[in-house]
Amino acid sequence: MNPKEKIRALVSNFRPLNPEEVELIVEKTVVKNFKKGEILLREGQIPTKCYMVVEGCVREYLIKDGEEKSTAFYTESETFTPQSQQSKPSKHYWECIEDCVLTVSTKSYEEELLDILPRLELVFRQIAIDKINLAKAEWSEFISSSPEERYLNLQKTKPYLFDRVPHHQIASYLGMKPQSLSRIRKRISDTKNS
Amino acid sequence: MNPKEKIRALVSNFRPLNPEEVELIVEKTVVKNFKKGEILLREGQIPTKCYMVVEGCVREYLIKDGEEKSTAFYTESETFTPQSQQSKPSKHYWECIEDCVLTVSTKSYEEELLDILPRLELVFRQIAIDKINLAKAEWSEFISSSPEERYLNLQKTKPYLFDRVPHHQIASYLGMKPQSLSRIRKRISDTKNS
DNA sequence: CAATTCTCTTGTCATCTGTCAAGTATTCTG
DNA sequence: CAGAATACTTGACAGATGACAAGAGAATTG
Repeated sequence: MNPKEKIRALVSNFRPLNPEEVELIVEKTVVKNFKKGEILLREGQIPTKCYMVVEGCVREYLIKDGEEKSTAFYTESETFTPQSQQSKPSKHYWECIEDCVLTVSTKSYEEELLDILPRLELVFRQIAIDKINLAKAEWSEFISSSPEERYLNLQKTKPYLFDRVPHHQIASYLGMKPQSLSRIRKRISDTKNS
Repeated sequence: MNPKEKIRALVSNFRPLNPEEVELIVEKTVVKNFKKGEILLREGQIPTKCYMVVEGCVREYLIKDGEEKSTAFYTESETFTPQSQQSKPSKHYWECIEDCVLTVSTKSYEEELLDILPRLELVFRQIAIDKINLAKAEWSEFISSSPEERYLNLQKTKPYLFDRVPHHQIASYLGMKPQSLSRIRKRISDTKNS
């Protein structure tokens, strides 16, 4: 499956669009390749672009007390956009942790599309709402779980991350140190094999 | 300040609306009073209404392992809406933990308003985006903090909650037991006074 | 392909949180 | 206003995580 086909498949999931509309978007979509290690956005920079992952994995993190704290991992079909509409400097970094194929979109490109397809407003709103709900569900899960439960939950919901992301980055995403993640994994595998 | 005036002040904050549009919304807004202890939504029920707090405090919580886990507290000017657009049963409860004055809105009311004021779509999208960003910022904060730091942060950002909400509910919101919250508070006040 | 860097694991010890339990203070209700 | 229910604090102990350190293993790079 080449990038265009992948994008078509992803855009088709956006609810109330018909095939012609999907095709229009696919044609106008800008796709770019990025190497592992490339930084799409740094702390303090003003973000202007929106991305969707066609292939690869992007990590979002911030630096606190001199340490990198991962706050999100974006993989195939996930979108990530500037935190604020008001051009505020970013608090976090976006880093490709694999070779990536991403769609890239700007504010003006977005407005251009909206002019042609006003119904996209609905789609964008739906994406926003879905993101809220996802964030909310994850938040509830996180708050009400112990570190070990959080590990088990992530392994259940996104098992592929453990093969693709260095464990110390996953550890900070789970709110713990790499050593703790290592011990939890050992504890669980010990329990299984006894 | 009576409820109508409060609503006018709150709606005026919605960016690209002019005074006439604000007035139209204020007039059409339905306001209701709720007693402390009233449950607006229970787990398993299908949520149909959106609310905005004019006065009072609403707690959102879910039950996990037989315990109530608070996931949000909504106070003056904050909105809360169904998790999903697809009429799924709710996973959480909404409970008035003070006597409340709330604006109540339904899907059909929302559509009616959108017919009259199509530009509201923009406002709704902006609210959704703001909510995402807020949730994201809180998430980053939560992930990268220890329980004690989370307590200090909440006291800095929403100090009023500690006077209005039972501490054991705040404790579960911070991902800890009431005893731990109590100890943290003692530890900090001991340090201050030494 | 060898050396360097990065990553993961393991050990020890101090500290913090969870659990169980009891006692005090506060609020609610008849 | 008195009794009951709820909320908060404190103590002791077990278990888990954080900090520090060292070593094994894997990946990267020149």
